[in-house]
Amino acid sequence: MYATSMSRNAEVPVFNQIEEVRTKLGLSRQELADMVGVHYQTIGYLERGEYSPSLVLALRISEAVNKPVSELFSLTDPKKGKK
Amino acid sequence: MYATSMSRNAEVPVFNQIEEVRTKLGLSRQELADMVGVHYQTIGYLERGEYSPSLVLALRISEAVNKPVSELFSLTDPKKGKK
DNA sequence: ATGCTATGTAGTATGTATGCTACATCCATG
DNA sequence: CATGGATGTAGCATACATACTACATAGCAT
Repeated sequence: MYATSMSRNAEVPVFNQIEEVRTKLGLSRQELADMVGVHYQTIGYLERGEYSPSLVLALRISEAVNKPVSELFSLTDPKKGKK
Repeated sequence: MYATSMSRNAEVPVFNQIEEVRTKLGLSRQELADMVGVHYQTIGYLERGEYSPSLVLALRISEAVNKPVSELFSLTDPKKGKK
């Protein structure tokens, strides 16, 4: 069964691995932000899960850190459903 | 060199294969829309490239049609840069 | 011709992703 | 102790993704 109407996201969390990947690469938020062309606070908001990015931004981040989108973002908690 | 400030997307096109994949699956827009929980017009807008989806919606579509995000969406025209 | 389905176009309304500024904290290292 | 870098919190402004309604058109079946 699906939602009959999506009242615009945000109640739908998107889990991401941005912080893990970023720190593994030794990048600051400012540096990653510069690479993808957004404000450094935006990276912070994403890492804290305060909102989920546009697809464009997700693709750019994916490109910047050289990881597929599916490894960076998912609709299910990657820490739980390790299955 | 990177953009010093991204004035919010939309001038950044995102190419997608939604229509191709959807019709190949024999789905109407309405059916795909129901599967991912959005309005059927939203699918139309995406297919016509009138705007690019949120990451959440992209992930849901990807899940619905069982194709990785990278096969459905890209920042570069998949018809041109076949390289 | 009538009806139905799929699609396109147009317009309005709303939430939210993003930009940006400012200030606070923490931790290095001079 | 200062200074600077990285991060967190807070607030405001704006653009865009999405919802929704309505109408038009085209194709296909009856």
